Order: sequence, then C-alpha cells, then structure tokens
Amino acid sequence: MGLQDILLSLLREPMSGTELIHFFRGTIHHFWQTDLSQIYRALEALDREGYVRAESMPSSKGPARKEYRLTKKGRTRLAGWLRQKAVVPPHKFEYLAKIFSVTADAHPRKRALELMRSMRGEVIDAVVQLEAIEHLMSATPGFPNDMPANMFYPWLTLHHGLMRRRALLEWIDESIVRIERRSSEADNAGESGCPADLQRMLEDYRAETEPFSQESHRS
Amino acid sequence: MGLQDILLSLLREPMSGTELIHFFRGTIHHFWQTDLSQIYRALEALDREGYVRAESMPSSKGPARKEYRLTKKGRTRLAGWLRQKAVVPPHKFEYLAKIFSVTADAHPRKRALELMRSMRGEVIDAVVQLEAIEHLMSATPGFPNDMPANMFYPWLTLHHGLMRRRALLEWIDESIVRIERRSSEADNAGESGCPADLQRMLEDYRAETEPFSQESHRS
DNA sequence: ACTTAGTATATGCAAATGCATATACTGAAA
DNA sequence: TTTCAGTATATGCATTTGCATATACTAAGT
Repeated sequence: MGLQDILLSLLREPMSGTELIHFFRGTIHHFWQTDLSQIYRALEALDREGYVRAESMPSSKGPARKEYRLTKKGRTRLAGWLRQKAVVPPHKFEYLAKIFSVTADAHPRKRALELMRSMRGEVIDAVVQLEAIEHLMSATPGFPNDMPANMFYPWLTLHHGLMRRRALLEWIDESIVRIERRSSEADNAGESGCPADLQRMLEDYRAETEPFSQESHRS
Repeated sequence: MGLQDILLSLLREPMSGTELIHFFRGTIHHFWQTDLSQIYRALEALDREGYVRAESMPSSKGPARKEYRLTKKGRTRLAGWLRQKAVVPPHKFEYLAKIFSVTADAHPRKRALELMRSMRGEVIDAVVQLEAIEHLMSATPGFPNDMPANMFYPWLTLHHGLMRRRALLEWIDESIVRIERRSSEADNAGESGCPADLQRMLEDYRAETEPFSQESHRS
C-alpha cells in the first residue's frame, strides 16, 4: 500500500490526480516508479475508504477535475505511516545476472564489456536528469543544508539518487578497466561451467544466514 | 521472464531445484530477490516449453529429486539472452518517500533521524554479509582481477552490491550530519505544506522529459 | 508401530504491476 | 460542423509477486 501513503503525504494541500502525477515526475518518481493508472486506482481506493474526500470541480478544459482533500482519518494514517520503519527495497538487476553468467557466452570479455557500456549509457542519462533538477534547486536560498525544510528533505532524496547512480557509474568504470586488463587466456580458458568452487565455498556461509528457507510452519 | 533466463544460465551443469535454490543464496540473491515457489514455477515452465529436460532421480532422502538439464533449445535461448541489453531496474524506496515528506510530521528532524538510523542498521547488516562472502572469495588465486573467469565475473556482481550499499551508507551518514546541523527553526518553521516552490520549479523541467505521459495512441 | 523432523517439490490465492485502451469533455483547425 | 488535438479520469487484463500452505517421501527417535 506504499503508493497510497505517498499520495496522502503529497495531499497536504488539495490536488487533482493530474496534479499529483505532474508532481510525481521530477520528485518521487526517482525513487518510486509507478504509472498513472496506478495513481488513479490508489486515489479511488483512498476515497472509498475515507482517507481522502474527492470533490468534482468543473473544468474549463476537459472533463471535471476531481480534487482530493485529506480527511481526519487520512491525516491520522499519514502520521502513523511516517512513524513506521520501512525496508531497504530488493531489486531485480538483470544486467548483473548477465554479467554473473557471462562465461556462458563464447566471448565473455567482449560480451561483458558490451553490457557494461550499455548500462553506462543508461546511468549517465539518469545522472544528467537528476543534475538538472538539482541545479534548479541550487538557486534556493540556503542551498543545500539551510533551505526551508520542505525543500531540504526533498533535496536529500534527490541527492540520494545522484549518489547512488554515481556509485554505480564508478563501479561500471572500475569494472571495465578490470575486464580490459585481464589476459585473454583468463577469460577464455578454464571450465566454462558454473563456478563449482564458488558453490563449495558458499556451503559454509549458507549455514549461517537463511534467505528463503522453508520455515517449519507448525510449532 | 528474467528468472527463467537466470535459471538457464545456472544450469550449465544439471541441477535440481533445491540445488539451484541453494546456489541462489549468497550469489544471485543479492541482486535478484525471489522465493522458492517462483523458482519451481519457473523450472516447470522451462520444462513445459522445452528449454530444459527434467529427469527424476530417486533420492535416498525425501521425494524424488528432479534434475534439470539444458536442452539445445535452452542453450540457444541462453545465448540470445546474454546478447540482449537489459535495463537498470526501477525501485520503490519507501524510506525515501518518508524522508521526502517528513515535514508532514510534527517533529521532522527527530523523525528524519529515526528513519535514517533505522535504514543505517539494515544497510550495515547487508554490508557485513557481503563482506563475509567476499572474504571467502579472497582466498582464490589471482583475487580479484586475475581469478578464473567463472569466479571473476560473479565477484564483480558481489562487489557491485558492496559498493552500492557503501554509497547508501555514505549518503545516510552525510545526511544525518546535515540534519543535525540544521537549526531547529529551519525544521519547524515555514509552511509545512507540500513544497510549492519545488512544484513551480519543476514546471520548466517537465516540458523536457516525459515519464508517464499519456502517449497519443492514434497516429 | 507412531510420531517428529527434515528434505524436496509443488499449489492457492490475493494483491500489485505494467501496459494498452476506453471514456468524456473542450476548443481550435479544416 | 466535423475532425483533431489536448486534457483528465478511468477500465481491462494478463503476468508477476509474496506469502502461506499442501503433498510426498525418508530416517531417526521413543
């Protein structure tokens, strides 16, 4: 239900769906990707359950705008949400999966470099976008640490996006160098199978932690 | 269908579901979280569509193990997958959403610090785990850059996990300092609403890029 | 013999996701 | 005056998730 809470947090002043969608871009969207159909659905659910109240405002352009306004109940929920912890999210990073198994390819080094470079392009585009926004914000008095709270905290999240992507870029560039410096033999010789050594190596480790172990469900 | 491809990439030597699950932990799991039910489902689909062939091996302990073996078709698919680009994945980082809107709380500074510290604990745990695995790998001859290819590329992905999380930690620690240094007035005074300035500021930006815009679907 | 623990493979299901498409209304262009 | 482009809100639907639970078989304890 994360999206619902996020919408509540943005509705401290009444807004319509489209306004929320616009606000998302350039702010929340950098750490919470979603699409407009989900926003409208979430708003409908919030309205249905009484966290917001929708008010139709006839619009001069297009169909009636619906303005959403926080209710008492919504404010309570928002306060509770802010007090709760969250979790650092998992991800599904397909690029890494390919690099992990790149020895399944006939030309591991070439393939790995291709993957790295393609990733690099994507990340740079994202960094450029974030930098553009940060540049807009840098005109604010007190930038960054002494900006008004309602600019400062959003900036922190933007800055996170930048640091995270710059770290990724750094890893990519380091990795490209590492790969280029490896001898051709190292990449092409050896068993091309799954790293059996690694597998053995991990047996000890496995004993200690347990991601998806089948919890005994009777007790 | 990412998981299916990943499983193919691990099946360069035949394995059973449980073996794959074990291998996942400590390697793939750090950048591709999933659970065992999904692995079995994916294996079933791969078998049904002829990418792998399952072979039941009566086991001395428990029910018959099913060994999955790549077919020609599977090998072809794997090769194709490795040649394709991927995308840097989106994420849903609820912590950041809370920090973004922390001014909705009565005590933004206090709340923000709580969130940061709770996040910090999580990240440190993850770093410790990854470091333990890297330490195991560090015994390999040639570590890191001249290890055999089937250790080197997996290590790259592990190292990515470490760098990414260390960057997050760095951001958290920087942010804690920034927040602590802000004057109390800065955090509590000012309008507590949504950052209207930010909203205005983003209007220009919006013109240029377009995340979820409603593409005109006739043309 | 009978329960319990352990291993291995699966199923059920509600919710979330992503993407395409529909509806509805306005103002301007052809 | 019909068509088009734009704005705003929604619906449809197949797929993917996450989590809980089921099934099936073995080996040991008691």
